[in-house]
Amino acid sequence: MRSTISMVDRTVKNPYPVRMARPRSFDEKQVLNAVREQFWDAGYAATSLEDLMRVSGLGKGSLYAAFGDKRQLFLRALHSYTDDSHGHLRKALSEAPRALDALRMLLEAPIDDPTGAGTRRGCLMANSTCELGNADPEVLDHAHRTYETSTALIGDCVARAQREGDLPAGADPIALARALLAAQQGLVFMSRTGLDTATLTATARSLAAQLLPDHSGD
Amino acid sequence: MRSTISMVDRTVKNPYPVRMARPRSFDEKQVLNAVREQFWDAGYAATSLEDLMRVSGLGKGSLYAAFGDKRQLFLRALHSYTDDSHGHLRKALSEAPRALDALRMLLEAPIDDPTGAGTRRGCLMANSTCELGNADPEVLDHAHRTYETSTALIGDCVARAQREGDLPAGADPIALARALLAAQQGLVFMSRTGLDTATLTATARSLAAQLLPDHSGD
DNA sequence: GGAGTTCTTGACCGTGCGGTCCACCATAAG
DNA sequence: CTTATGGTGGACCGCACGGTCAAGAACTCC
Repeated sequence: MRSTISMVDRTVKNPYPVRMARPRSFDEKQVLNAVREQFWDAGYAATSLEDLMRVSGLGKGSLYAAFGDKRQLFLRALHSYTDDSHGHLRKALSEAPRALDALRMLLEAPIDDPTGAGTRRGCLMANSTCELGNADPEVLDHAHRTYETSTALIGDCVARAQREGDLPAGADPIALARALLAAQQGLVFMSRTGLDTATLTATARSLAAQLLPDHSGD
Repeated sequence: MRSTISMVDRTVKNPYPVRMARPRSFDEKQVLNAVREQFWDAGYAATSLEDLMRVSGLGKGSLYAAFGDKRQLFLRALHSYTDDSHGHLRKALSEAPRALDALRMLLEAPIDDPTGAGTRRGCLMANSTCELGNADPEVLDHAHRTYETSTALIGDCVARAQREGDLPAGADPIALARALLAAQQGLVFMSRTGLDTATLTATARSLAAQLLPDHSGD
């Protein structure tokens, strides 16, 4: 029942790839990216395992062995999405020469066409919340924490803009951050309905102008 | 092959309920309401025919005979939703003593708990767009037209507020309407993530204050 | 090379789905 | 009452889905 001869100490000497054997023929990150795109395009329910196999190039067995069932795979993809989003957000907010510019970009950037498809398919996190929020508490909870993190990041940037004299110093940074986030989500959503880019851009500028009034002259 | 004796002229004399026979045992409107609630709670894909039978109290045959397949039933429910929404919007915007109050309510009202559940389940039109927008052009198109109508209604109200001296006269009513609609959608969406009501209300007030500055003193 | 282990492939399974159909019912007209 | 007609309910169907499994391939270590 206990140690059947060998297969024992190996975990001690080389715990991670216990014995190695056949290596994986795929890159987990790439698979996760492909799967994420698929979920993003079609949503959770409308994505079948066959779709996931197609876009990942893996068989069912490999997918299940590596990620568990469909839901877990989806959650992994969702987490990778929010992680990346926060990475980009952090970068954009910190690298901008002036914090105010970064905040304005927050509203206008989603309109631009980075990959050609633009924001026509919206935000994966938002889509997932809409589709699964009522049914899957874990998705809802993740959404909640994600938006809290975003709020904090934006709040920091607002505070910086205040220190740089570009925004009124009196306002609560977090409150403004929430307003900006709501405005951005609203814009991304309206883009989903097929509103033309010009109108969308104009609306973004209008919101930016009213939520982020130029204060540099003070 | 042609006229088998009777069954002929009846359509001429009484074309609508041709022969009447057994009348329907359900009210189409009530069924549509029940079905709409179900789709609203669970989304399109996550709602099974069994769910629809349960909430409507009808058998499959009756549902299919009356509404066609699941998708058509959904579209009917969606249209009834947007029709009602526009009705409420029209009423709220026209009945308010001052247009500015109505516009503020636009942002703050969704937070209040009208039915107890509040906006935790969001807006059916928005949810549907997120879930089906990429796959069903008809849903997308309906979303587009719906938001255009909403924009027009809100734009009218903005114009009225301008005439009443509560908003700066120079601004484009439609542009402000779009900004307000985006802000509202963003708020409703953030409410879906489980943000507490107090924070939500504060954000709504903050947005209202910045997008609808008090101009009555001018 | 042999042994051991993991990864891969794809056939297979049970289930629950959307959708169809038909026997039965309730009603209106004659 | 009889007859025609549309409504009703549920049995039934085929299918595609998510998920399992076993046999073989690929690799490391000895």
